Amino acid sequence: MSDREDHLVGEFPLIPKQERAQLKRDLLLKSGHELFILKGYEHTTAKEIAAHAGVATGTFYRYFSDKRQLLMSLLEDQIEMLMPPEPKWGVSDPESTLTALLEAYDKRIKEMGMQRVLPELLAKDKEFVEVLAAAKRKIFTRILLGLTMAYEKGLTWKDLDLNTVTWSLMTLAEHAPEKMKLCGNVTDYREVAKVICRFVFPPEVIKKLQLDKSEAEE
Amino acid sequence: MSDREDHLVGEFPLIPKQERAQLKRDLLLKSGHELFILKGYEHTTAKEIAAHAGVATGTFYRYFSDKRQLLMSLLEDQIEMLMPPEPKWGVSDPESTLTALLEAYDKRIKEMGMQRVLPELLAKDKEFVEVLAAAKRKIFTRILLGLTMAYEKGLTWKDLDLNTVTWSLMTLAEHAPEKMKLCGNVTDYREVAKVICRFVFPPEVIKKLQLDKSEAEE
Amino acid sequence: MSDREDHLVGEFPLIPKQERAQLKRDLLLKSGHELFILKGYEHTTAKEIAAHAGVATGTFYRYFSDKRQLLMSLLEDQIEMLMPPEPKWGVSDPESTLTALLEAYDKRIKEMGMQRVLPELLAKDKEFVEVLAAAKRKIFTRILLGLTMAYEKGLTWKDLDLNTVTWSLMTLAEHAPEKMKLCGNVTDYREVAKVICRFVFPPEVIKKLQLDKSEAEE
Amino acid sequence: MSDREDHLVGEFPLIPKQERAQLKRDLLLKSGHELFILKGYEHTTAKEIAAHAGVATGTFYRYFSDKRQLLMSLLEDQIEMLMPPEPKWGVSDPESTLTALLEAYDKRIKEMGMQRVLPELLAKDKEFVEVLAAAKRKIFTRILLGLTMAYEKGLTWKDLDLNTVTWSLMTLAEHAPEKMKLCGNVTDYREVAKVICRFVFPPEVIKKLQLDKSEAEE
DNA sequence: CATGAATGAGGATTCATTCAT
DNA sequence: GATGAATGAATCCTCATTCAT
Repeated sequence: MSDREDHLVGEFPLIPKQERAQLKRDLLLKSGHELFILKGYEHTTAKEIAAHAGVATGTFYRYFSDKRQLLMSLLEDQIEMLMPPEPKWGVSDPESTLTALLEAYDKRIKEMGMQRVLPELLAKDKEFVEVLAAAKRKIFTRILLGLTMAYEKGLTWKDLDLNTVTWSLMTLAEHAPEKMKLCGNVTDYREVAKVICRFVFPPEVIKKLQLDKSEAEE
Repeated sequence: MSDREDHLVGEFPLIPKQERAQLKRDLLLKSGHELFILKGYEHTTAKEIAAHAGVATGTFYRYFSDKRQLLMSLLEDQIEMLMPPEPKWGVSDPESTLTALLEAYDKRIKEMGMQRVLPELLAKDKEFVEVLAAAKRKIFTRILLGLTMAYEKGLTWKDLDLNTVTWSLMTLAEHAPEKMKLCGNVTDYREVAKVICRFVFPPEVIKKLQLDKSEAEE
Repeated sequence: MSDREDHLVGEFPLIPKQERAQLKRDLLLKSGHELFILKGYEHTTAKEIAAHAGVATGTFYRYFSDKRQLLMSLLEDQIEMLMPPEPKWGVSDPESTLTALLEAYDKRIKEMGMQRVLPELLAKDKEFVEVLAAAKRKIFTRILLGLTMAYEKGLTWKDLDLNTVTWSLMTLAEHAPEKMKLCGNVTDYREVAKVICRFVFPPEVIKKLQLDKSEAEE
Repeated sequence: MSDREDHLVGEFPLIPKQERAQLKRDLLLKSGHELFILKGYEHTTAKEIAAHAGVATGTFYRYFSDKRQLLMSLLEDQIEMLMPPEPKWGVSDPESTLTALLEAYDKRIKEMGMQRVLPELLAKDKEFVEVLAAAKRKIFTRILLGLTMAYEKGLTWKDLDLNTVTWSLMTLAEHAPEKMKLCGNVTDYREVAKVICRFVFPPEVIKKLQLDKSEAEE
């Protein structure tokens, strides 16, 4: 439809062209997202994504060069969210902080559900694997930095390798949502947070931090 | 073929029929295994598996009804091995015990490589998910039992939920091999074992157990 | 495409979408029809039908779920035509009437050629058999009704079972075209009509009906 | 197993070699026959035929060059039986004679069931079609000869074409078993025989022949 | 001769992607 | 830009036939 036509019809061009296109693109991303989660990447067809977004098959290919690119775009938007957030140490009660962080992380994961699609791709798409690894490394670095600072303040265990601590923290955070499949249906983030705190801080530090916090609250 | 002929030819090349069939089946399993790891489950075709095993496409279907069944057969063989082994607590230095267990587990994982294929299936194959979950639950129960006994002996933290501890232990064991992607190329199992010990035993218990062990060795 | 463009290009080559689709569907039906006759149903592949219709294999599956459905569509169109037409009795010279009917029936059969495909299916497709049987029963009832009326007017043999007469009539009509394979290359419908008349009407009735007709024509 | 071995075992070679082979061949023919009827020619596999006959797949090909040849052999054995038998005219009550013949024919047909397989082949196997046509022509000639003799004795209609009469007779005989699908579940051969008699003999001849017979019986 | 495992061409069907309208 | 019909390569799977034992 040309601009001229728009004017002839007499309607104010409510939505700028670009914006409408963006809208359609987003719709496709959303559809791809939902269907990938529902049926897996391989088992979702471009036609389905388009239909679910309410556009024609061909339109899909105007916005994405192929199915893989849609996935990659999804990831670019969301990969940051897939990463465990960076906790702030030594600020207040670390167990509560971690609990909140884990909950927030889990919520985002559920919103995206992308982790169900990822494994399918890990097996074959080298580029994808690298993108993911890079993102993870980024978070890793941030968390490690935080821990190092805590270490320098004498807050953490002296005799644990911080790399390993960081990795363990991330791993438990990442997989916490799966926990309920094994241990009943409630994922109690506080308990996971407590576990994590045991290998981050020695008992006396935890006590001290909790005391600090209580005092601060008074 | 008469008996006489048999003797002339000798019995060397005569592999019993059943054995040869088993051999071929194993060959196909091996090919499937390798290709699943190399290219992912979805991206491996029955034809490829057959070709890789040096047999015709049709032969594949003599031994397996389809690709999925081959995978299931692979799993039946290997699912136990995929599970983290059960550690013995309170027997000797727990860090060393755990380290050894983690190493053994990793070795098995690497031998199989199946864990690269598994996640892909978790996303869509309900039956598979259930099989795997059942196996995990089995291990979970065993580990939990061990921890409960340790708890009763006063060895573990009093204020941690044992379910969560068990799950954390399993999760770190299961994912330890991936650690190297993040923290350089060496997965130091001793460090992971130390981390695990921090959330299983309070510091004084660890010290005591290590002392016991040293004394025993003297 | 704007209206202006439409006018420049002219409307001649614009076949409405639906119509073109119908056209293609018809083309496929026609191809299926021809190939089924030429090579038999089992020996015709979907790919061949598509190629013969000048479209790609996939296009076949846009219009038909499979080969069987194409056949069923063919039959829905043609099954009525496959049935022997219903003769009118006691109106004029029955031999001439029958002759004309047989000729017309044969012509339709030849146009369709479907009867060469049908027997192949009778052997295995239960649903198909039922569809066909229902259609036949419909015709059977109509013919039987006509004969019963003729019977009540005293036109037919008193001592023949009308069911059997009806069935014989239908059978000869249906198979008349095959006659030439046995008795030379000309199927003389008048002779078949005469044979049929012998078991429908007693000789004196035939004479009377022919007389009536001659008088009417004078 | 060699003959020598047979002797060693001490059993009298009960069945001569050739005979045993013939037995196996017959078994295969029988299996093919049954399965073709049950599932159709195309849908019966060589493996199934062999299994049903209790022999190995390969054995099938020792006795028959291929599936088609087994069918041809079946036909050679049975094609004569598929043909309507030749009635004897003017000997006794023709209706009774025909009834008996039709019954006998139907029984044989049912024993063989081959007519359910034939149509599938008519569509594609030229040689098969010719074999069948030749057999039909043979029967046709025999029946025609009988009718011609009856004609010369003044027994038949003067004004009917004997070719057509012969063909009609064969057609009704051949399809009589299908009659029940249309007209209830009983195929009354006597009624079909009566219909046939009407177009073979004029009423006065029938009466006369029946009289002759009654007298002969007295 | 018998066996039945092995073969691989061939048929049915799907789906990522293109392109005429 | 939008459409969705068309494409055809690629997959799954079957089965007639061969051949080593």
